[in-house]
Amino acid sequence: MVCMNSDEIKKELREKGIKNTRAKSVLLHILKNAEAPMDVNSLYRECQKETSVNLVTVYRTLQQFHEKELVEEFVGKDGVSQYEYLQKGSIAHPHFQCEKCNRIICLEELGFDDALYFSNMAKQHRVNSINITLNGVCEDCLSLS
Amino acid sequence: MVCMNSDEIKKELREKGIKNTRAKSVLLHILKNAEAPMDVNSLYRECQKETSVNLVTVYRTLQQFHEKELVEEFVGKDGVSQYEYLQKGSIAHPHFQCEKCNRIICLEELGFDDALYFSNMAKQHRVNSINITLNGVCEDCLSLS
DNA sequence: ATTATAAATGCAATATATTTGCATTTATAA
DNA sequence: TTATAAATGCAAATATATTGCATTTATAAT
Repeated sequence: MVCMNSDEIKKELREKGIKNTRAKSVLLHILKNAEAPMDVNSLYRECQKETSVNLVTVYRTLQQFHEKELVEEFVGKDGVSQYEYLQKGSIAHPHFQCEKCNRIICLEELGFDDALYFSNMAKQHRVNSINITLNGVCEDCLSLS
Repeated sequence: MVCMNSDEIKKELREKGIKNTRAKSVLLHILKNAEAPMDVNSLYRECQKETSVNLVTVYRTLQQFHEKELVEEFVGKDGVSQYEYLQKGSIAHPHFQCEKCNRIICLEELGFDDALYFSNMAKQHRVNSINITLNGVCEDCLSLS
C-alpha cells in the first residue's frame, strides 16, 4: 500500500466540508495515489481491501468529490465513468483509452493553454471542463495480436 | 423534412454492403442532415416519424454504421452515446455539451492537424479516433438562470 | 420472374451502470 | 455529552444497451 500522511487526507476532507469517515478517506487516498483515472469498480475493489464499504457509498462519494471539485469525471467510449484526482492549479492532460482492454493512460500535458484555446471556440457558452480522449489500441494489446 | 436524393442514400448503403431497408435509409438520412451529434432516443423519435421501427433496430443500425465508418460515436458526460455522420476526408471538430440541457453543439475545426498533434503523444499505441468535448453551460441555459 | 440466402427486424429477456428511498448509524460541533 | 446533519447499507428502481431467437425481407443468382 502506498504511504501518505493521513492527516493530510483528513485536512483535505475537512476543508471541503466532508466528514472524515473510513470510506471517504480511503477513497481519497486511492484517488490521490492513482497513476491514471479509475472507474467505480476498480475503486470499489481497492477500497474493499482497506475497509468494508457498499458500492452505493462509492458512487455517492465520487459524486460528492466531483461536486466539491476534488476529482474530475469523464465517460470513456465504453460508457463507464472515470475519476481522477484533481491536482490544484495543474493543467489538464489528455487521455488514451484502449478499445480492447479499456485501460486508460494519461498523456503528457498539451503544449499550449488548452483552457484558453478551446474556450475561445465556445465564447457564448460557459466552459467548465475540457475532455480530450484518444481512442485506439494500446501497445500491450497490439503486441498480443 | 429536409430533402435529399434518395438515390444518394441508396448508393452509400450499397457501397458499404448494407441492405437498403426503410430503417437504414431513414436513419442515414437523418444523420446526414443533423447539424449536431444525436443520441439513440432522438434518432428513434425522428425515425418513427417516417417509418415504424423498433428501438433495437436503431441500436443495431448505429452499431453497424459505426463499424462501417459511416458515423462517429462518442459518449457524453451524461453517459449517453452520441452519433454523428462522418464526412469523408473532413477534419474532426470539437463539441460542446451543456451540463444542464445536455444538448451538443459542434465547434469549429481545430486550427491545426489534431490527428498528427495528438497521435504523437501516444506514439507507442495505435490511435483510431480523437474526441474533444468541452463541458459547461450553454448560452440558452445561462440566460435562464 | 423465381428462388435461395444472408441480412435485417421485432419482441422478450437480459446485462450493466447508476440512482433513489428509507431506516439506521456516525462524525462533529456545540 | 448530546443534538444534528451527514453518511451508510440495503433493496428496489431506473436508464442504457445488448442478446437470443423466430420471422421477414432485400438482393444476387438463376
